[in-house]
Amino acid sequence: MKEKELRRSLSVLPIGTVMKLTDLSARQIRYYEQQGLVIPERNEGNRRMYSLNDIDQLLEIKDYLGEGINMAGIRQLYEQQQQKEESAKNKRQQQPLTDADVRRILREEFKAVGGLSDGTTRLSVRNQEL
DNA sequence: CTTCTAACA
DNA sequence: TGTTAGAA
Repeated sequence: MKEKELRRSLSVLPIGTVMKLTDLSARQIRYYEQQGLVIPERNEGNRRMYSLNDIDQLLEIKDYLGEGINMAGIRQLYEQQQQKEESAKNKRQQQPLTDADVRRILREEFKAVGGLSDGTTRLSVRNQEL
């Protein structure tokens, strides 16, 4: 299924369409770009052209922001995500995660999210409960 | 008409 | 983040 990924990577959507699809303002979309997240291609007229992957990316960012994570935090989660994708290529086949593994990973995620929050939002589950 | 950049009563 | 001006 390489064709599918190719289509999702084609940058063919102008910012106006992205605004409707993501329910984000042009200001926000451009600002997130300045922050180093979702850098769209530019057409001949210097206009931003987004791909379907960019749309997903923006929606993901929107979710994180809704959970009280700031852009600096998203950048870090993003870098961690990219590093995990690389390491995943090496560790071809992995053993299924044990119950203890899941709880350990979950604890790390909450610790990271809690530390990156801006303070206006609080997690409903305390780290100790994990 | 749509989008871009830069700036702020 | 919103909004606005001036240019493309």
